[in-house]
Amino acid sequence: MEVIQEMMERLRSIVGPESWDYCVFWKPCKDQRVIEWVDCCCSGSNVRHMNGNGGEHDQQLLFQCKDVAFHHPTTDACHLLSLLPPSMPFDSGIYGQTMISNQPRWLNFSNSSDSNFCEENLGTKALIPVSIGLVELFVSKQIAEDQSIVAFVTDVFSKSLEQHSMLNTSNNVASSFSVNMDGLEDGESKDYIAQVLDDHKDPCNNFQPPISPATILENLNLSPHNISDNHMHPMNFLQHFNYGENRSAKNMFLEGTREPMMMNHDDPFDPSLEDNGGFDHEIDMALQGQMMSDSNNKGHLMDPLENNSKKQGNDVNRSDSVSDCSDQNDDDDDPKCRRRNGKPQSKNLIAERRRRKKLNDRLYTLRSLVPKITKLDRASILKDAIEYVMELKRQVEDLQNELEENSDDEDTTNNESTIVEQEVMHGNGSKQKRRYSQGHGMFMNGPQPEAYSVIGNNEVTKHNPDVDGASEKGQQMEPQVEVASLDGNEFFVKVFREHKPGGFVRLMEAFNSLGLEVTNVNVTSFRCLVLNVFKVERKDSEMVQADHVRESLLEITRNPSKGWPETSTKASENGHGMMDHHHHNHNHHHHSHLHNNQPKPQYHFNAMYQVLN
Amino acid sequence: MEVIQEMMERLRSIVGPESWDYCVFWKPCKDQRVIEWVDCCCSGSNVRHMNGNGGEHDQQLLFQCKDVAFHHPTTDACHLLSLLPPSMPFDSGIYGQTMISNQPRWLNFSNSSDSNFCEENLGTKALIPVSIGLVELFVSKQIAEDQSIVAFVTDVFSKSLEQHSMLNTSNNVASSFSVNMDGLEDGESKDYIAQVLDDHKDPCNNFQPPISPATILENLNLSPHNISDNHMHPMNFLQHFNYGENRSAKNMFLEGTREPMMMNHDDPFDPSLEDNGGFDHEIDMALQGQMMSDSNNKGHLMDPLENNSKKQGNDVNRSDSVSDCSDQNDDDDDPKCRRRNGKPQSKNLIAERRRRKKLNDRLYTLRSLVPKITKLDRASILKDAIEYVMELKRQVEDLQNELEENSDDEDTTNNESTIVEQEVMHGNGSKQKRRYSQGHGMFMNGPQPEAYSVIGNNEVTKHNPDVDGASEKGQQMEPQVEVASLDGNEFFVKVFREHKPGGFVRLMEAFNSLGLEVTNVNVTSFRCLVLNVFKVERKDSEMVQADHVRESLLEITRNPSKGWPETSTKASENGHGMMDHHHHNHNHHHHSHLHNNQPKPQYHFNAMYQVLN
DNA sequence: TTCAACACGTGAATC
DNA sequence: TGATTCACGTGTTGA
Repeated sequence: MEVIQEMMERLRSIVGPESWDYCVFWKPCKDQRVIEWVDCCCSGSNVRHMNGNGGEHDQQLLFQCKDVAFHHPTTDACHLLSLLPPSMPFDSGIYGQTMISNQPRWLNFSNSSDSNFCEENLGTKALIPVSIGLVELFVSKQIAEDQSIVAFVTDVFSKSLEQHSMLNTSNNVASSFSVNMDGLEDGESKDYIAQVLDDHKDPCNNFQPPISPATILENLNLSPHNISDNHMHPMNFLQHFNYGENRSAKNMFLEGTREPMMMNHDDPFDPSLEDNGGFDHEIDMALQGQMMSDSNNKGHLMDPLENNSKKQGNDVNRSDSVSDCSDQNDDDDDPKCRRRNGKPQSKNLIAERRRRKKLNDRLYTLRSLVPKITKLDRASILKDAIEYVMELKRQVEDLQNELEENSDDEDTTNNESTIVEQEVMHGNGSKQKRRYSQGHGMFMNGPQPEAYSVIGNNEVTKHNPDVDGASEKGQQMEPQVEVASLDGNEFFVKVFREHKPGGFVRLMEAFNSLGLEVTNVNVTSFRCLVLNVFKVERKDSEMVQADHVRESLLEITRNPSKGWPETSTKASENGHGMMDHHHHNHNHHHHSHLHNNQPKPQYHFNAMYQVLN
Repeated sequence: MEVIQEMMERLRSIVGPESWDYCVFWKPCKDQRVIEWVDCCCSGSNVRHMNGNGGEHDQQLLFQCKDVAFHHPTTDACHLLSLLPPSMPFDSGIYGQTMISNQPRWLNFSNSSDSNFCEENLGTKALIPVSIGLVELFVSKQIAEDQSIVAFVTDVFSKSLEQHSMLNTSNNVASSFSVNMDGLEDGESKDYIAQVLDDHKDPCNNFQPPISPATILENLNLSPHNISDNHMHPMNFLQHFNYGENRSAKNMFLEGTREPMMMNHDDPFDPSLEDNGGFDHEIDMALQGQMMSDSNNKGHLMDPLENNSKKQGNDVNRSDSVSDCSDQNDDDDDPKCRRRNGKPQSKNLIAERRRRKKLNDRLYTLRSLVPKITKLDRASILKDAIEYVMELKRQVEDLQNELEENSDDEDTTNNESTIVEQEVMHGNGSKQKRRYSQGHGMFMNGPQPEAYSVIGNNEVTKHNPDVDGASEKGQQMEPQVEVASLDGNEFFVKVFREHKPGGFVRLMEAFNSLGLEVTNVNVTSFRCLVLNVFKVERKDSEMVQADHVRESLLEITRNPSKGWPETSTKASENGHGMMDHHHHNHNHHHHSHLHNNQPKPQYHFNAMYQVLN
């Protein structure tokens, strides 16, 4: 982990009193479920917009800043830092999303729009996915998007990673490449870190000086603490560069920012955008022309720089026009220079570059999705992906089986059968059966050991009806149901009944099936007698007769084996069907009765049901 | 499907009285779950080793052979054919495995070793994966591995597919490339069909005559009904070829057999085997020398054959040594001919070919795993794979959540809180957490994905309490609890709270742990706010202070991660004890605090709880 | 030195 | 016809 610390030390240059408040490096956990706080650096500066309760300074002596590597006075930044959790779920939240999308996020938390963020976070937060995790930057003021920061951060990580050759030693860390989904549709490439790491090895990038781009950035006064209050255009930095004189810096910059943050292609850099992958394509074109003139001037510099350039090539794709003429020593018949005859070959060349890039990006994206990565070469990426897909398929199947069993058990004990089985046609066409059992829970009580059997073909009957012994007392009362119509839409329903398992749930379902929403329920019990008072409301425009409601509920309470009257077949058939298709293939054997239309099957029911949790 | 029939007609040449008994083409179903019987051809011959019950001939008039295209007397082969199921599961069995592995299998069923196969299958079965399915050959005698059969079958299919250009018209069929898992570990390439199909397009394969290799095979008396009783060495066919005169046949053969069946590298063809992918490498090498001499003789033939060779190139990889000198018109500085200077370049070339092949194979294998294939190009393969992986991940997560929810709901009803969380280490090392809630937790309900962690050693705590979004509405209300003491034994308790999953249950538990019996409960909800009015009664003689009750409930509602203050052990024990006899068998990780003894722990609690069923 | 892996440019094919 | 895709051979790394 010392490489992380080193990176953090490098990143320390961008935290400070006039810069970012803190910088945190998060790492996805091995199981991909949480991301963990790994390291941080703290500015040690006072935070301006701290609208807290004013007691922070009291705690200066109480807690130690998480940034232990750098001794500094405890400030609000330290406090904010301490508020960050040690880990957070990967699947939810902006952190995980950022890591998944592999797109840097620039979050401006103002008072207006950050309802879901606590006001302590007022300010600007930059989440920058890097190859092995996520870098979080925060400053308590509003800062406009600054892609040079992104470039810097990503570059620091890629450089450090390269120098430590972590890619070859630690698969676990290297495997957590971030994900690029947005780049799938368009031909854009996002995983520039991998690209950078790849391109480092390119030998043709002859004009890269051996100093690190970060150094260049700082030398060029592009240090990230240039973040100021003026909202810089993201491409502003580009104008700082002299293309003809410092190609490496330019290439570095382009490499770092070529992946547009938030995909803002509307920069004035080049108006001739293509629909697809146009951004780097245009840069390609721009550089192409640039290189062509440069090659005339600097082609002779190739040889002396050739040795040094090996580790510094930041973006060979952008600069290989240079290498075009750089390795032209042999003859001019070389097809690379044939572009002088025209552009057909050159077009093809560029298109091929684009294609390769796209393929690489997707390959890396794919790799980023696979948790276990054995090796980093292409073949292994594919192999791991294949295995992972198989594994995932297996898991899905297992889980479906398990779920089915679970539901079956539930049905058996539940004697209550509102189960919605629905086909979900997912985006990729894989049919997926999900079963939402919605009568569950809460309402089924425990020990009813599989006392059900199928009689006839759709009748589920209970064999030992006395579960709690209440009905043995000879009560055997006739249920009483009263329905009072308050107005056209509301009813008071009183049900006085003998307690039977599942009776309450059946009542709820009956209401549901009658198009009635339960807004209030009162449950009173004495011995085995139960009084339920419901206040129900008609959900929709269908007319519901009060006596119809009463009849239905009476039938329900009288006859525990049935569902509500007119839909009893559904219920019992359900019970039967569940046991029937226990281990069948998922995608087949869909029971048609499960697709019967039942008005809004679960929403209102669940509303009340959830309240009872 | 007429292309299938055509292929089957071609394959008919290898079934017959002295050859294979039958040939069946299986096709994977679209959902990748089963493989289906598609077509067959039957030898119509009597099977020799039929050790059946002797009644087969009685059925000659009863059933029609599945091979309806060819009128023939019903024989044992027809009978065997009829015994094949119309479909079989893809995931299990040798058929699916073969299709997955994309390795031809040669199964010799003798009396000794085929315990898992019925004795009717005594004989030899060859399973040959082809691009769009699997070809099964069977003969009721022991036949040694014959790779020419494999070559023939695969070639028939690739040829027919190519001629019908199925790859471009029917994505579904073409997408069902078989899977090569075994080839993942070694650097070998198995999906030679794709390779063949690819190589067909290669223009450099100049020496391929326009006749199909199958024709060549037959002309050379290499028809697969050469299978005889003598155990031929798989390489015997090779000796029939005259390398210098009929390269195409040789190449075809090598193409078909280059992927070693069963990876038997121990043939005497070339002892200099490499560890990995050495087989085709060695063939490469062998052909290399062959081609080099040939190129001197036949280099001039290149031009006239160039047009015809495009569709006939069976293995350009093997013959491109020819093409090396075939396109040497321009200059001898061409690096392909630089191998005359030595073999470093040639080695690289071959290795590169191998690498490409491996990559392609895996790419196709990956594609074969993805159900929805948009396009057939590489980028789309990757894109589809990426989307599919994401989809699968999502599915797995959903299913797990659902399962958890299911269990939790069950728990809610069951009032027992033994949660078993176990790490399942799957095959590929991806850790998968599954939670088997078996007694079920009362205390955790609703969708709370992975929000639990063990504190201390037996306390289950919830980390992110607001999951269902109820608390995101900005309500964040402080719960209000009022306790009114009616007389010495009865209380009215009003709890106005924000709905949180499990809140109601916790309240019930709190009452229980306080020694209070709930005799009446009213639940009213509006939006995410819940009003509970309880009428509770003191169960026993212990004195309960009203403010104590209030404090406890406040704490409960305020802090959903906690149990009730001082009596958490009691209540949770209740939950456990109630279901104790129910699912006794699978409670492993009972938390120790659940086993405390408490006098009459649950009866009153259960009364109210059961009423809600 | 060898070898595997890779990016690259190129010709060809396909649409 | 122009765009796109592909296989191929090559040079160049690092191991």
